[in-house]
Amino acid sequence: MNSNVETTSGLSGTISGEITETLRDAIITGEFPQGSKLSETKLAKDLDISRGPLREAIRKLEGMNLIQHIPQQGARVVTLSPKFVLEIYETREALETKAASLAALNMSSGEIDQLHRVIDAQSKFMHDNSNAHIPAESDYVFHEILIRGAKNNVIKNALLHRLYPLIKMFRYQNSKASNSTSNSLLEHRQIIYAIEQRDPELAAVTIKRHIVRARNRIERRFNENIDGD
Amino acid sequence: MNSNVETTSGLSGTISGEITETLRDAIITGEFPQGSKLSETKLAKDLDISRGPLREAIRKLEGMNLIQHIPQQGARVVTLSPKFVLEIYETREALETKAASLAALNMSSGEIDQLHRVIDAQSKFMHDNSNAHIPAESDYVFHEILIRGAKNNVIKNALLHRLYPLIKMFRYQNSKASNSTSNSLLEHRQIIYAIEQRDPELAAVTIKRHIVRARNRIERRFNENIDGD
DNA sequence: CAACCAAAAAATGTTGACATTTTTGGTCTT
DNA sequence: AAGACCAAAAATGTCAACATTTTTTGGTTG
Repeated sequence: MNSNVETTSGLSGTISGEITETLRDAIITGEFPQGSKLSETKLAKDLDISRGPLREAIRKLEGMNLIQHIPQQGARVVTLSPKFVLEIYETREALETKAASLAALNMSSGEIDQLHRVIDAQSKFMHDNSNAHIPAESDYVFHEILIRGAKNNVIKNALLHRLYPLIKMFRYQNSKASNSTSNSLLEHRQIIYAIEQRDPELAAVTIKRHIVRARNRIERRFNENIDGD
Repeated sequence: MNSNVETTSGLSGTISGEITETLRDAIITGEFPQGSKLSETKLAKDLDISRGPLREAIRKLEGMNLIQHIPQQGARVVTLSPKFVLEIYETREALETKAASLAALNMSSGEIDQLHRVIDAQSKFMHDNSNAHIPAESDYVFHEILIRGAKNNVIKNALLHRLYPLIKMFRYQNSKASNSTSNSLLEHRQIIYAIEQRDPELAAVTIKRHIVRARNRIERRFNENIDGD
């Protein structure tokens, strides 16, 4: 199974944890299609494990919002309907805006340096490739540093464990809907500026605009695919 | 086991679901103390079930943030440290502020009527009892209607499934730290007003102040218990 | 030919036993 | 007496079989 989406998670050590990561990546990449059923018997056979750990993995993935489980009926991969995706981005807007204002207050100078290193790399990449798109992975790294810098574990877990998997899934399976436009680098610079100024309000409005713009691009694309095409 | 905290959940039908609700209520009420270990063998014996469904229930409770599970070490009830509680309220502020502004846009008039009925009942209660405190249950109902009115399932699940259980747990075990002051009724009226005006910004600032005040009361209480006492 | 019912097949839910790891308790050494 | 070490006990992780529910299938009937 393809598993180069994200390997950084502390779920290993047990079969249940390993399987969780395997399935997570398979869902994010679309190897298991949206809405498809995850048959316990079949999966257990394919992965060569018993159903016990598999069921626990499914419960964990349910906690990540990647799977919907209905008693006596089984588990299905979530379906990223337009409505659902827009709801995800509204939630992200609420949480990450708060995270940014907290980051402006709580980030260490070391963490700010990390942010600089990331956008310097992004800048170099775009210059070298004269490419309008920042690599998705690099964009995640930027936002993850910012989220961790807020020093609020509840917000961090909500974003990194329950929302970003869905966002990664959407982006991976809709590569054209990439969040990384040519504006992203500039917007990232503005966010860093606000944090360096230790200005929580500025950080909030800046990142809010960043996320709302991404949401609006996605919404526009959805609408195009309805009337036009 | 005491279980009059909340009985409305669609988890029944399976042993795993029943046990989840039982344990959830036992954790919220403090029957299982914060930080205490939930021994699978002992619990399975006490509840007279096998460890399979119990383990699944523990996974679900982990998804509700009520339990922390460490591989090879077992599950423990979360500890509501002051830092953790304040983080919970910061997260609630972010999510419920967005929920309120969405509710101002999306709530049906029927739902607004429901809000009115709840605060009318609260008003009658306070008048009859000349009591400074709205019952916690009634306060939850108000906020739950508002959250559902936002018509955003991601925010709804984050708040009702992952954050409110923790808030209920904190309030139940710190009854003096009740959120319901004499101001709460007035603040609830202001929130309804903003929603009736279909004014998302006003709804946002109003509920934000409501939640930040609650947070500040809690923070003050924490500080009192450190220096003073 | 479609609708319906019943038996069979398959899937999910549950259980008890086994495997492996962690914790406990006591002994021995320094 | 304190600490290291080892064996026993207990706990968590895993498995395979059993129970119950749902889905499928195939045949009958209107």
